This record gives sequence, structure tokens and C-alpha cells, in this order.
Amino acid sequence: MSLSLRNTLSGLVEEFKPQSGNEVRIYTCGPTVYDYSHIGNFRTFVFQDVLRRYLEYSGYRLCQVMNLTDVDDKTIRNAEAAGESLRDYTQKFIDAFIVDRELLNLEPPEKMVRATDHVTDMVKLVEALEQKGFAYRSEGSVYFRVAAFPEYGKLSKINLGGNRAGARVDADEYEKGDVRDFVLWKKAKPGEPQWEAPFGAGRPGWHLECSTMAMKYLGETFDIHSGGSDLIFPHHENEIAQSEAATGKPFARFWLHAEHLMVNGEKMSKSAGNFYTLRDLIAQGHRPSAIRYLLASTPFHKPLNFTLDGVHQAQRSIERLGNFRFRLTMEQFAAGADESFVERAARARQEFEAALDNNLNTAEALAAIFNLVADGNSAMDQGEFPDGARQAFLDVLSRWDRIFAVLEDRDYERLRRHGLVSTRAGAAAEPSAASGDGRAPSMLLSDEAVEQRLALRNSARQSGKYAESDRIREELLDAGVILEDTKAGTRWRRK
RNA sequence: GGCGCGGUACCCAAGUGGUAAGGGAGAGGUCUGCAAAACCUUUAUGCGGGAGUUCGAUUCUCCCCCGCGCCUCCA
Repeated sequence: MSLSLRNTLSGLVEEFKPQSGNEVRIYTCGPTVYDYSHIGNFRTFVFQDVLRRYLEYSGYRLCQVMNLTDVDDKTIRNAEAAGESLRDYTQKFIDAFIVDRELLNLEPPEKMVRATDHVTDMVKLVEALEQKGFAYRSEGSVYFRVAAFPEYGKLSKINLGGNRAGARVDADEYEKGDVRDFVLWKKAKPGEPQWEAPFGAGRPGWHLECSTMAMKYLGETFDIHSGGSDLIFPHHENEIAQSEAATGKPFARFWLHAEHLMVNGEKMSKSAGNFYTLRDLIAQGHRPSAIRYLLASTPFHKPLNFTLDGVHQAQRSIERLGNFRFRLTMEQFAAGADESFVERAARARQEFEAALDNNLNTAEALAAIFNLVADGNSAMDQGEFPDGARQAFLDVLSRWDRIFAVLEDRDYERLRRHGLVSTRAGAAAEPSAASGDGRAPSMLLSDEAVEQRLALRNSARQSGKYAESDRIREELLDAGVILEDTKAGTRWRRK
């Protein structure tokens, strides 16, 4: 089996092979850093993470470049409103974005690059386009001449076919020769950030940064370009036009797009009150790992319906997997190695790999692993699970988790590191923290402190002091730690 | 209007020209100092509506209805 991916360019699921050797070169459209990224943005970023994790799992070496759009109308407007420089203003949201990525267990791309650090390169690309006759100047701005690029529309399948009656034109729109033409370089406006260029001071158009940075770091032709489905037109279409016009070579070989997320069956919007950032959800007591699971659990070419109930369901699903792994780790099994169990593990692995090979069908990959869980639990309950299969089962789980990355519980540690765990005292000042999955803990306990209390409780239990044992259990519960007594010992986890 | 993605049980959600994965929830059960949890079993003659092709369609074709995205700077 090998990986196949749905390529927007052809509209087909195609077998994926890198252009050269074992290295996959990927460009992914990152956020515009004018505010916190919302949960819909993160669906796309989780998709890109699953993609890169599975490519790595499949043995490829990666070079992923992600852009940070730190100059556009919104960043300029908000920075000015905040009375900060564009650089300082956007840096705050870049920092927040990186924290959010860590919380969601998103692997860092090999490079994250800011648009404003590449203006010189962008200017060169505009000059190249001008020399080849694909760009023209008009009133201090520079435009791309769409009519000069016959393949325009091949990605989005849109045939604009000349001027359209009633096409929207911004009030402050610059003069263009053709309504289809798009701006490469915007003439400077007084008081706005601007850069010097041979064709006059100004700032780059949106699409230019991606063409420039992609080709700079990945070469004129690279393997994968991806983003949300709303970027297909005009953003990615324009990137293709700019890049291929300049180089005469194909730009990206595979174009992958994640469908949008909806909230409660409706589109997410601030006015509808269903607009969430990751931090909103964390403040309500939801876990980053559950959010990651939910975002990853639906194949990316389908719309995903995000609900708070769904986050809870995801959390429960992770717990089921975690419980299974706990049993595999801790329970005593009958000696011996029944080959049929080792084969079941191998089959589960084969199934989840086949599912991911098939255009990253994460839902099917989940089914494969849950079937293994049911198999294993049944056998354990009946005392038939052989010790010799323990490692094979654990191995499949850990392979699966290299992609899904939800079983290692790092939520608490990470939230605490970033000051995002609130205690009940803190929660009083912040009403939103009171809703959601339960009350905020009354205090913060380190893992060591929990272990210490657990040891005390265990010795109390062993000597029959159940009142004392129950008191400790209550105390820990109050601190957000749940204890479970099992045959294999007492385990604890954070709420 | 054009292009695209969808409509599957109470909720989330796979999938196939041959008779509906998986998760959550509910119900029954097992286990347990207690509790909580865990685990097991179970829950769609049905896949938006209609017509057609076929021995057979949820799966293919056509028409219709509904949701969502894009149609010049939104992931």
C-alpha cells in the first residue's frame, strides 16, 4: 500500500510520491496574525499535522514551510488601533499561535516565516513578472495581467471569462486594466507600513508572499501545498498564476484542501455566538487533546460539525483508549504467546495504515484501533489474553498514536506552563471558567504531590483505614484528580 | 446563477453494486471495602425525497429538497 491523496488540481485521489528521493517538500498556508486563531483555523492546522506525521511515519523526510501573514488590512488596522507597531502587534499573536500549536500537539514545521521578512524577495518576483509581461503598473500599484496566463482557473475550475457585470469593487480600489487582475504590489497609503521598491513605495499583495516564500525555500516546483478550502480561490489560484508565469514551471504538484468546520450545524460567526478560540474552550474546561481528537477524527475532505458535546465524546473516546493501554501495561496475563493475538495486532496495524493511505481516512483508522481494543478487552476479561501479545498490542497503539498524538497526557503540564490552568479562586473572577466539564480545581498539585498523596492512601487502604483513604480521595478530587481502583492497582488522572 | 463539499441510528461519524465500521449516549450484565471508573452485551430491513438502470442500490444515472464553502485579500 502507498499513500494516495485527493488533489484539488485534478479533482482525483492520486498516488503520492515525492518529486525527488525521500524528501517531501510542503508549503502550508498559516494564519494571518491579527488575532487569536479560531477552532476552524485549527481544523486545517490539525489536518496539516496529521499529514506530516503520517508522511514521517511512512518514512519520508520532511521540509514544511509555513507562512505567517503579518501585513494586510486587518493587521495594519488592528495594530494602529492598539497603538503598536505592526511588528510588535503581530508578534503577540505569533507567540500565541505557537503556544496554541503546542497545546494541540502540532509538530513545528521546519520553517515558519514572516511575510515582512521577505519583502525584498517579493519585489524581485514582481520585477521578474514585469519583465516577462505578466505585470503592469497603474497609479503606483502593480497588477498581474490574468489575460496573459491562459491556464488561469485550472485549480478552482473557475472560468471568469472576461469582465463580469456587477463585479464587486472596493471603494478605494485602484485602477485595474481588467477586473480579473489582482494586485501584486499596493501603492503606499499615508501612515501605513511601506517598503521601497523600484516601482514605488508600497506593500505586497496577499498572494505574493506565498509564491515567494514557497519558491525560496522549497524550489520552483515542490510536492504539496495546502490550506483551507476557502483559499482555493482566489489565493491559491493567484499563487499558481504568479509563480508559473515567472518560472514557466509547475508550482505545487499536489494541492490539498481541508473542508470547513461548522458549529452546531451552522457556520461559525461571532454574531451567532458560536465563535471559539482554543483558549475559549480551555477556559470552559475542555482539554486540548480532546479538541485535537475531534478535529482529526473526521476525514478532511468533509465538513466537520463541531459541538461541545462532540468535544466531550472525543474526551471519552481518548479515555477508552487510555484505559486499554493501562490494562495492557499493568495487568497480569497468562504466560505464553498465542500467535492469533499477535496476528490481530498486525491486522489492526495494517488496517489503520490502509485507512490513512486512503486519502488520510482518519475515521477508518480510528475504527481499526477500536476494534483492536474490543478484541483485547474481551480476551482479557476471559483470561485468554496471552502475555506474549502484550508488546505487539502496545506497539500498534503507539504507532497509531504517532499520528493521532492524543494518548500521552501532556495537557495539564502544558496548560500549567502557559498559565492556562485556573483554580477556583481564579475562576471566580472569570465566570466563563465555571461552565463546561466541571468545576475548576481548588488548588494545583504537581504530579509528585499527587503521587505522594496516593501512596498515603494506599497504605491507609491496606491497613483498612477506609475513612482516611476516602478523605484523601476527596481531597484529590477537589484538586481535579480522579482516582480509580483497579485490579492492577490504583490509577489517577486529571479531570 | 457558476464551481465545490456534504445530507447515514438519540448525538458524532465511516463505508460498499450483494444486504449497514467505529465512538458517544441509553438499556441490561460482570467486577468492586465503598465510590468512581472500567469491561462485556445490546440499540438502523435503514442510509434527504422521487424516478430510472440492475437479479439486486444506501452505493450508479437523472430530477428535486436541505446545509456549508468559494465566486477578488476568509482556514
